[in-house]
Amino acid sequence: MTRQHDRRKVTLKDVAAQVGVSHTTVSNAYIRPGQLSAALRERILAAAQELGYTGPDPAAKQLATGRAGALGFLFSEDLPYAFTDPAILSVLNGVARSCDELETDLALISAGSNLRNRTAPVSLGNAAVDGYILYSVAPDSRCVMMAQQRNVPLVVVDQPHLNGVPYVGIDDRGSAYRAAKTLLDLGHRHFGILSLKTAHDGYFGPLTAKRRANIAHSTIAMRLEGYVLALQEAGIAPEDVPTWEIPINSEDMGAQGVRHLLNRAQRPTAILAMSDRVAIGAMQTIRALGLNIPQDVSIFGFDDIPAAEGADLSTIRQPHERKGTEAVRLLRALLEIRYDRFSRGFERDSKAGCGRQHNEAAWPELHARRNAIRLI
Amino acid sequence: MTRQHDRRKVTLKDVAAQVGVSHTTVSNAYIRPGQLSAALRERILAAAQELGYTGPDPAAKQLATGRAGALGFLFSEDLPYAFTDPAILSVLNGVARSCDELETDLALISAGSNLRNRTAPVSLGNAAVDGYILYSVAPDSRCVMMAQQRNVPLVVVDQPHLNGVPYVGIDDRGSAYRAAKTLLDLGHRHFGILSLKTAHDGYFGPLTAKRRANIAHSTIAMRLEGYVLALQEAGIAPEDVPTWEIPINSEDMGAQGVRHLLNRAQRPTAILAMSDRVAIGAMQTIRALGLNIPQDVSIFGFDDIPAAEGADLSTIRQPHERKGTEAVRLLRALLEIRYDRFSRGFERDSKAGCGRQHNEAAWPELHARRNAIRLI
DNA sequence: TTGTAGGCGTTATCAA
DNA sequence: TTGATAACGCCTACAA
Repeated sequence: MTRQHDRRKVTLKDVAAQVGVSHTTVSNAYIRPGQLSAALRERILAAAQELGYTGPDPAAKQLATGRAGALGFLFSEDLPYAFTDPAILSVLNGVARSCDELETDLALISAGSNLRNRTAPVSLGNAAVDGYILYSVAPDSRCVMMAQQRNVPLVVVDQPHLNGVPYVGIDDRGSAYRAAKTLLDLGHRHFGILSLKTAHDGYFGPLTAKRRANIAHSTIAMRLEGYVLALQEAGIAPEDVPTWEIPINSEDMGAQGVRHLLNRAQRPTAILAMSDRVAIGAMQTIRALGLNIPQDVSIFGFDDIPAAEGADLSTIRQPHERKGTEAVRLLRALLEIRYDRFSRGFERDSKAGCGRQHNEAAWPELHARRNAIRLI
Repeated sequence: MTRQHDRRKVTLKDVAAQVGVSHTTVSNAYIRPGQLSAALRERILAAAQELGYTGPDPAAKQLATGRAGALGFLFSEDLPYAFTDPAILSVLNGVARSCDELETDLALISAGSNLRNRTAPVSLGNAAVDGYILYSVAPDSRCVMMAQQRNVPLVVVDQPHLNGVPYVGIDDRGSAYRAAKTLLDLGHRHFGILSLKTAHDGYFGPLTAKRRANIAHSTIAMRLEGYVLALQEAGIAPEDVPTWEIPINSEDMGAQGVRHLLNRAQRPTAILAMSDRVAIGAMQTIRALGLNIPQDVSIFGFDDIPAAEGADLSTIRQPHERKGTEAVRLLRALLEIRYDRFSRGFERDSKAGCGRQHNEAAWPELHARRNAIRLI
C-alpha cells in the first residue's frame, strides 16, 4: 500500500537490506556499538551514509522507548513580556544550562495569551516532553489542569500549592519581612507598598480587601504577608499602609503606581516594592517629584536584578538561575524514579523525592544599599 | 508480553473496550468530531475521563502522521549570553509569538557550548521537530551539517550562504554603508571601527588582514564591507582606518575596545560600532576619557536596541521581532509544501518558496540621533 | 456511522 | 554476535 508518503523515508530496514543484515543489527550499530563487530558496524554506517539514512527517527524512538528526551517549560506570562523580564530570563537561563548539560531538549510553552480566555495551549497536550516545569502559573489555571492530565512529572517554580508537586522557590514571606524590618530599623514609620498583580484582570489601583483575600499568585501573597507582619509587629496597622496594585511588572508601572502612594497628606517615607523593576520605575517618579532618595523617601526592591546594583537599590537577592537548575534537577529525579519503576516492575515509595520540597535553605540574601538608608 | 512498562498506559483501545466501540471511533472522537454522533462522542469522552485517558500520545501521533507540530530554534551562542542580548531576545520573541499563534511548539537548542569542540548537540538529531530555524550559526559549524542531515526544512536568520535555504535578514552591507555615509556627510574624516567577532576564538585585538579574509559570520563581513565601501568612496583607505575586534557583544567589551582606537596619534573623530551594546559601552569610555560626544567623538551603533534611544545613540534599526515571525512563516511554507507533496503524491517545483530569499526590502531604518551629529 | 487491517520506524526480548 | 518477532500507540484508506 502506498500510504500517504510518496517518497518514503530511508529507514533502518533499508540500511539492513543494503548491508544484508537484520534491522535489529543496524539498530544495535547505533545504540549498542559493543554488541557487534567493529567491521560490521563500519559497513553499516557506511551504507547508512550512502543511502542517506539520517539516524533513528525521533518519534519512533520515542514511541519505542517511552521517553522524549525533552522537557517543557511553561510560562505564566506572555512571551513578549517574559523575554524582557530579567528575573524570568535568569531562571530560564538556569533551566537551559541544565538541559544542555543533560543533553535534554527544552520546549518553551507560553500560557500567556491563553490565561484570559482560560483555555490551555494545545501545545501543552501535544508537546513531546517527559515532564514540565511550571513557572509561576496560577494554580487555578487550565494550564495546570492540562499539565496534570498529561500524567507526566511536574515541578513548579515560584508557585507552590500544587499537591504532591515539588516546589522550587525562596522564602518570600521571610524575605519580605526582612525588607520591611530593615526599613523599620532605620526609623521609618510611614510606609507605602507597591504590589504586583493579584489577578489576571489588568487592575491598576488600590489593593482592596477583597482582592487581598483572593491573591492568585502565592509569591505575591507571601510577600505581602511578610511586609504586613513586620509592620504589625511595629504597631503599624495594615489599613494604615497605602498599597497600590499594578498589573504589569515594569518600570513604567512602578513609576505610575508610586505617584498614588506619594500623593497623600501623610506622605510615606518608605516604599516597599515587590520587584526591582517596579522599584526602579518608582525611583524615577520620586526624583521627578523633586524628592531625594533616601533622604526624603527610602525604597526597597525585590529580586536583585542586575540593574538594581547600578540604581543602588536595596533589595532581596534571589538565586534566579539556581531556581532553574534546581527545577531541572528535581524533574530529572522524578523521571528517573518513574522509569526505574517501570523498568524494574516494582513500586517505589512514591513519596521519595516527590513530595513538596521547598529548597528555601537560606537562599535569599538581603542587600541593603545606599538608597534604603535613612539619614535622619 | 509484559514489556518494560509495568503499569500500562491507558490507550485508545482501553477506552474503546470500555465503551464497546472500535478504537477508530475513539480516535475519531478526538480528531473528527463530525464523524460520529454527538451522543456517542459524549460517552467516549466520559469514559476516557473515567479511565484516565489523557488524549492521544504525542509520540505515537507523530509517528503515525509524520508531523511533530514543533519547530526548533538553534542559537549560535551560549544561552547565558543569548538571554542577555536584547536583539536575540527580540527575534526569539517574534518566533515565539508566531509559534503561539500557529499552535506550534518551540524547542530551544543552544549550539553554544558545542561550537568550540565542534560537536553538535545531540538534541539537534533527537529533537521532535518538523524543521529548524538557524539563528546566526556559522555555516561551517557541525550544527548546520547535522541540521541538514535531519532532512527537515531549514530557515536561516542573519546568516545566509546556505545553499537552497531561505534566509531572513536585513541588508547589512547597505545599512552599514549608510551609517558610515551619515558620518562622512557630517564632515568626519578620521574613523575607527569596532568589529564584532570574526571567529569563535575569543580574539581581542586589531582586525588583521588575515582575519578579515576569513570572517565566519556573513553579517559581520557585510557590515564591514559597507563601512569600507563608504569610506573608500570618500577617499579613505581601509588600511588607514583602525579596526578593533572584540569577542563578545557586550557593553564591557565595547568600553575596552574603543580605548585602543582612541589611544593613537591621529585620534578618530568618528566611531563605527557594529552593535548598540558595543557602542554604548564605548560611549562610557569616551566620556571617562574626558571627551565629549558628539563634539569630540561621534559614534554610530547598529541594531537599535531599546537602550539606544535612552543613550541618544544614532543607529540602524533592525526589525528584530519581524525577523522571527518571517522565519516561522517561511518555515511553515516549506512544511506545507512538503506535506502537500507527500499527501498528493506529486512533485512540486521544489524551488517554489524554497530558494534563497532575502526579505531585505527596505527593512532597516537609519536613526540619526543627537550623538552622531558633529557640531563643528 | 462504524469497524477492519495494515502501517508508521524503532527498540526490546529471547532464542539461535 | 546476530536475527526473528512482538510490542509501542496511533492514524487512515477502505470496506461494511
